[in-house]
Parts: sequence; C-alpha cells; structure tokens
Amino acid sequence: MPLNEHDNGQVDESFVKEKEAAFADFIQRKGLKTTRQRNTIISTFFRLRGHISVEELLNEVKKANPRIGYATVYRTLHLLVESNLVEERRFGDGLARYEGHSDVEHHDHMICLECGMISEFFNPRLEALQEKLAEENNFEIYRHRLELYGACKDTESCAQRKNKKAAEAQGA
Amino acid sequence: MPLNEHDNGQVDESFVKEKEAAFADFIQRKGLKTTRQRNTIISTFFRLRGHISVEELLNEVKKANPRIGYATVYRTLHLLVESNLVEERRFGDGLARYEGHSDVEHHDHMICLECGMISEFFNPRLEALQEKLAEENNFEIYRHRLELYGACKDTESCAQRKNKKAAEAQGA
DNA sequence: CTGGATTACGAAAACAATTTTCATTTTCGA
DNA sequence: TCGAAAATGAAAATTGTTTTCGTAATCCAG
Repeated sequence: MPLNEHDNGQVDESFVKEKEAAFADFIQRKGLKTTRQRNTIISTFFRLRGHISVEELLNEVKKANPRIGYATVYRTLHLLVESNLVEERRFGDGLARYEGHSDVEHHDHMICLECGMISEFFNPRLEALQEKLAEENNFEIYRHRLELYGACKDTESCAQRKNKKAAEAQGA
Repeated sequence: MPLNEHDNGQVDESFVKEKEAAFADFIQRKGLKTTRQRNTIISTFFRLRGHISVEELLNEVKKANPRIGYATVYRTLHLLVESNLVEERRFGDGLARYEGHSDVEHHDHMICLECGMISEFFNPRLEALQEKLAEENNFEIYRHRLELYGACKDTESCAQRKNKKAAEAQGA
C-alpha cells in the first residue's frame, strides 16, 4: 500500500491536515455532519498515494476501524469528489480509482499494461492544442481525459519483457 | 436510432456487405459457426451509425428477431471486437459503446455533456506530441484515448443552455 | 444426405461493482 | 439536553455484464 510520503518515508502531515481542513469546510458549508468514520476515511485516504481503489481504501480504513464498511467508504468518496478534493478515474479494469489532487492541478496518465504502473504528466502544448481543436469544432471543453496505454521502456523493462514474449511466441 | 447512411438517407449497402464478409471470414478462420442470429446482429449493427450501446443494438435487433436476447448480443459484440471490426469505448456513463471502424483508422472524441452528442476528430500534431512526450518519459505507446467532455457551442446550443441554467441558479 | 460431435442459443442464474434501504445510532443547534 | 436531521452498517437491491445449462442449430465426415 503506497503511502503519501516524501522520499524519506515520512507521510506529509501538513498535506493531510490541509485536506482534512478543506473537507471539514465543505461538510460545514453543505450543512452535513462531522463523524468519526468520515474523519477516519479521509485521513486514511490522504495518507495513501497513487490511484486508490475502493477496496484498497477500505482495507486500509479497516485497520483503524474494522466496523466501517463499503457503504460508508463509497459515500465518503462521493463527498470527496463532490468537494473537488478528489478525482475519480477509470482505467478500463472495471474499478473506479480515486486520486487526491496533487500539486499539479491537472494531469494526464500513462498506464503500463505490463507492470500496472500509472504515471502522470502534464504538457501545456498538449492542453493548448486541445483547446484549439475544440475551438475549431465549436466546442467548449469542461474537462478532458488523456490516457496513454503501453509499456515502460527502461532497461530490463516491461517493453523488453513484451518483446521477449512476442519473440517466444514467434519461435514456438 | 441513427442509421449508417449517406446524406441522402440511404444505408451504405456496400459498407455493410464488406463488414459482413469480413466477419464471415473471421468466423471461418476461428472454426466457429455461422448462425442466423449472428448474421442478424452484425447486419443490424453495421446499419447503425455512431456509438451504439448494447441496449440500443438489442432493441434494433429485436425488430428483426424478437427472440434474440442480451446474451447473444454480448457474445457477438465480443466476437466483433476480437475480429477487429469493432471497437469498444466507454465514456464514463457506465455503458460500453461499440463503434464500427470508420474510414479514419484512429480518432478521438468530443462528448457533449448537455445533449449527449459524440463527435470524432483526428489531429496529427496531437498524435505526434503524444509520441514525443512518451519518448521523453521512456514509454512506448500501444494505444491511447483522448476524450474532451464539454458542450456544443453553436447558436442556440448546449453551451448556451448551460449558461442559462447557471444564470438562473445565480438569479434565484 | 445424415449422424453426431461441436458450437450456439436463450432464459435464467451468477457476478462484480456500486447504490439504496432501513432500523439504529450519532451529531449538533435551539 | 432534546430532538430533528443526518449518518452508519448490514443486507438487499440495482446495473451492466458474464456464465450456466438444457436445448437447438450447424456442418463435416462418412
């Protein structure tokens, strides 16, 4: 379970605090109630890093409070999305994944189909080009999604593994 | 139900025939069997245009043969995808949509969140830029997906409707 | 042709992810 | 602190899709 930590292995407490405060704010504005369960869930969520599935989050949450179930986790995630603190993503494996906003407001994804790695990137020219195309098509973009599916290409990497597999199939 | 037709309203029969033949070929190569149901389904599918959901297709298919059910439609769509004659897409409304290959080999999508319109576009610079970014990140792209979500912007259009809604909410 | 193994069909059950229900508990402002 | 409003958790319901299983259709060898 990846933690939202610095390279030194420490969870970024100020980051977590900030998110907790922002969520408390949202809850208050909406006239909703602060509960132990929601606190546990969001605190747990923002200590995790990456693209978290509901099951992953629930497992982690249960360590703090085993009585919390799927329903509450789902409900809280919806609130997090509604509050704009979290984005929901789907990468085609049938699971929703949730991502706490990082410093980069918007970014796109590269998904390695060999090892499952998901990395993020952002490129202003790409964004500008999309805007230009939308303009040409008389279309107003609210949001977009760009996902590159493929393989890592570092030494002894996924792309190599893939090529090896293909070669074996060829030889057989 | 949009038909795969020319501007004059005629279904492109040669297109349908071509697809039927290609599917028959695939079925034969795989050692599978030709059946009335499959013929009905693919013939119906390729006469439709756009991004067809399973339910839409089944409804249309039932007009020709009411006894055909979901299972067979799903199974046939899987074969169509496997045969590379059709692509599966998901635009986040929880439904799989199927698209017969058009002349344009690859394309991206703009989805209007107001009226549901789905239009297609292709831009070589966008493709090239993606390749460049992948290169920089030591990543090999197998395929990608780009979807722009927003609103049509023509006169008396979806973007206007949206703004009107916002204005009303403001005024209220 | 035709038998018969193979494959496909269709209805219904199973599934997986997610949402809802409902009885109970908790929160929080008057 | 009372009580209305909201939240919880277990279980049931929903949704989209897949699988099962008994029956029917296909099609190749003979």
